[in-house]
Amino acid sequence: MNHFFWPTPFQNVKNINKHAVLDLIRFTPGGISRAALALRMDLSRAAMTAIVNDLLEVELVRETESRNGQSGRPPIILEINPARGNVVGIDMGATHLTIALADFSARVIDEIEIPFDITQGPIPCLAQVEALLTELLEKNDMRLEHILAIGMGVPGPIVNQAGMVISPPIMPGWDGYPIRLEMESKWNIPVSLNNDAELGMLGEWAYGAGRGEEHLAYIKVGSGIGAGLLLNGQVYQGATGSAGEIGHLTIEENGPLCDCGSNGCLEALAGGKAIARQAREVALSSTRTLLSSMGPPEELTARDVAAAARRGDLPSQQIIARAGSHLGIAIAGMVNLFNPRVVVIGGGVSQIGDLLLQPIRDTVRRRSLAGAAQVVKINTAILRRRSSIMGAIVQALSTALHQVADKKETQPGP
Amino acid sequence: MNHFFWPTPFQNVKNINKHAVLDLIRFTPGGISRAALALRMDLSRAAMTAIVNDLLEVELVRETESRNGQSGRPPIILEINPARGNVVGIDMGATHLTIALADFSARVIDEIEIPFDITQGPIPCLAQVEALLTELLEKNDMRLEHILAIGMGVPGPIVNQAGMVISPPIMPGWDGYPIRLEMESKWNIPVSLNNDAELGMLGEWAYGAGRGEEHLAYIKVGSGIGAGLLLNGQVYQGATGSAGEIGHLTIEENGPLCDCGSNGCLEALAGGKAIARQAREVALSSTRTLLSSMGPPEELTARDVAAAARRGDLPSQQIIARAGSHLGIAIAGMVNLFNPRVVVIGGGVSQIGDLLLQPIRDTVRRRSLAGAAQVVKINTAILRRRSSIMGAIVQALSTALHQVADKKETQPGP
DNA sequence: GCCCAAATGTTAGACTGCTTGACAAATTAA
DNA sequence: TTAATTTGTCAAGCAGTCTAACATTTGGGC
Repeated sequence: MNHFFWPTPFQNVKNINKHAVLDLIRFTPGGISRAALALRMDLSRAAMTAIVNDLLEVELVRETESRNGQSGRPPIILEINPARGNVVGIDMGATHLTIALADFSARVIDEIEIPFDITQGPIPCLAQVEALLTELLEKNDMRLEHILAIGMGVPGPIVNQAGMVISPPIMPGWDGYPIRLEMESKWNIPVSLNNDAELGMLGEWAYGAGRGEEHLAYIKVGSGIGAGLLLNGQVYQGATGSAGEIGHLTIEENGPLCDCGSNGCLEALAGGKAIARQAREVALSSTRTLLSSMGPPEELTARDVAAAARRGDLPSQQIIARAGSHLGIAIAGMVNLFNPRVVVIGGGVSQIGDLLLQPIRDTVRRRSLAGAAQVVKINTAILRRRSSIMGAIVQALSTALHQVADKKETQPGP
Repeated sequence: MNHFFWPTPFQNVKNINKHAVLDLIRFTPGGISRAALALRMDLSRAAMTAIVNDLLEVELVRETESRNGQSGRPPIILEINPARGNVVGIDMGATHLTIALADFSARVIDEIEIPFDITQGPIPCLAQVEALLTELLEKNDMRLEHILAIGMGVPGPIVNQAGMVISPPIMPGWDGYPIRLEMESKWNIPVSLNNDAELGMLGEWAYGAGRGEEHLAYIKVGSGIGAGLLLNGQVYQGATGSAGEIGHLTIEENGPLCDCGSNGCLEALAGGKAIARQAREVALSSTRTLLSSMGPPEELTARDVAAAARRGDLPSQQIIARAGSHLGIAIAGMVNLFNPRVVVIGGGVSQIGDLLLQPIRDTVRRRSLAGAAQVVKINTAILRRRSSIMGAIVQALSTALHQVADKKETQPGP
């Protein structure tokens, strides 16, 4: 059924089973025993003993006791050894910068967030990132040498290994700058760079509303709109890394002009910016709305609209319902194309809650085919604004853990 | 980068490399040498010798000479042994039934096509399939025992291993009928069942306009519209097998009613049926068009519109251009979401050619983001109406070849 | 024609990771 | 206490791959 046509058999990875076991341990909440691992991976218990011994030897994994009601010898539960090392996750948004320090079991030790302006371009922005990283480390009595990997998210598509973004409307001045290479050579730590929606998906997949799913979409509705996709259990980035650009689906052929140059894109109808614009228009043309009493119209934000709507303001509720319905059309299209099991709605605008979610669900149910519509669950992000940063930590840990797991191979020991 | 989170390590396959080599041989036009295989798979030449010996032993592969201008010992080229066996491909369309007999190198030996009506339901339709299969075999002096596998396509989403379709608007009466199981138990031959657009994609991927691509979409534009997807080099079927339903993307929020119950679906605007409907409207309301002189308006088809357009009829050209533009909006959406390298346009309506293709290309270029739009190539199907049947043969061969390759394992020999 | 460089394919021995089958260990049920 | 059950480990053997050496077959330079 699910066969691979162009096989790249074992990539550059030596012992694929060891790494698979490692991932299985780290993504099983509450840990897992050798016997259960053997069953899950379709290997013998003896083989699993050998693999786990390798992981114990490099102290990646630790054993804990357990008392399960079953008859028979109780299993020894294995889990990632949190104290084995630390990683850092960085979430670079359009208007904020978040940076978090985590242990090997992905528990966040400390987190700092500051306002930020990505349009300043790479040099000043990355300097700011470095300053904040230094602050975080000093605050926690750590040095860069203690960090084994860094995961970072940016709000644009990453097109190559060097970590360049291509013509991102939201990131002027960044075009062609080798973000990943620069950071890696500056800090001498492995850096993995991903699109922020991709990381949001990963975060929700690992610890949130899409836990363990194999077909998952995460829609980040902020000032812009983007999606991160997990298909057949793999992160999907497309031929050139720019998959998931749901924000530029055409919803109204002759709709408002979008930043991307096209007309009637979802982003121009339902993004945070679009919601704020509609709020301004309403505030200027009518006084029968709370929006006209929330300060100068030109400073209204999507957050204001949400607040007014929750307080019963009808025009605000209509703006949100319309945005939800437009989002629903795009998501219905995505459901028809991808047939995912779960769609997670995240990003700032998703904090509006049911006022936005209900029209999305209604529209998707009406506008996607039965087979796909019946199975798809549409939920808000459990990790809320922290989806992306958790995804960045997941990526950093993927690098760090597997690098440590390979240690035994590369260093033959005494 | 492209790591798998929930690994099912070696599935039920014993020797994954042998099967990978087999696929590499069969999809490399002109054959491939042991040395090239070793390079491609990142194995040693010694290992490749052993693997190839296994394949030679069961006569799946044969050796041919070669004279390449290179210095050094000339390679022995390996290719599939066509005489090792036969398979059958079946393409069940809404209005036609095609059935083809092929050898192990996918060369078509004979092919029969008859008019057909899928709305009659499973019992009479499958009886017709059986009759046609018998006819094909008798005509070629073969018996069912000589056929090692059958691949079959149906115009609806397949939701489980039993081969059931779910509420397909185009296939009334088939809902819940276990097509694959029925045929397999009746004929006692492995049958693989797929959606016809999926098979079209496979056909074009193997022998057509998407040869060897890893990110490929095939759009079948017939009376209905569907898509088959190859993502990360894997056939993508979604969580429940109903991925690729591009025909029901909403293009005009308040557009014409679609068979699926929604409004303004692509299919209701640009499918063959929709084109015919628009032709009727034009023919009835105006006499300044060739369409009104092509027989009774209620019998006009998309084919008539294409013919009139080619003869310079402006209203017909407008109908086609509008359909192309609507298709373009949907395909642009798909390009934004999937970022494929190639989009292949197939199905009956695609035979219209550049008149349809040009507006598609223009619209996609305008309505998809730069990163994805710059790399995507949009082409018509090279195999034309035979994409799906070739895909069915590809699937049948996947079953047959790999089954023969496992023969050595299961039958220890004398 | 002769020798060498270059590439392909094969062989032998070693190594790695897995399986099987037996067994020890730790618990519950009777 | 004994039996049943489940987990984890050990030893022997096997399968698939690697390395290193070698045979084979061509082209090119002399």
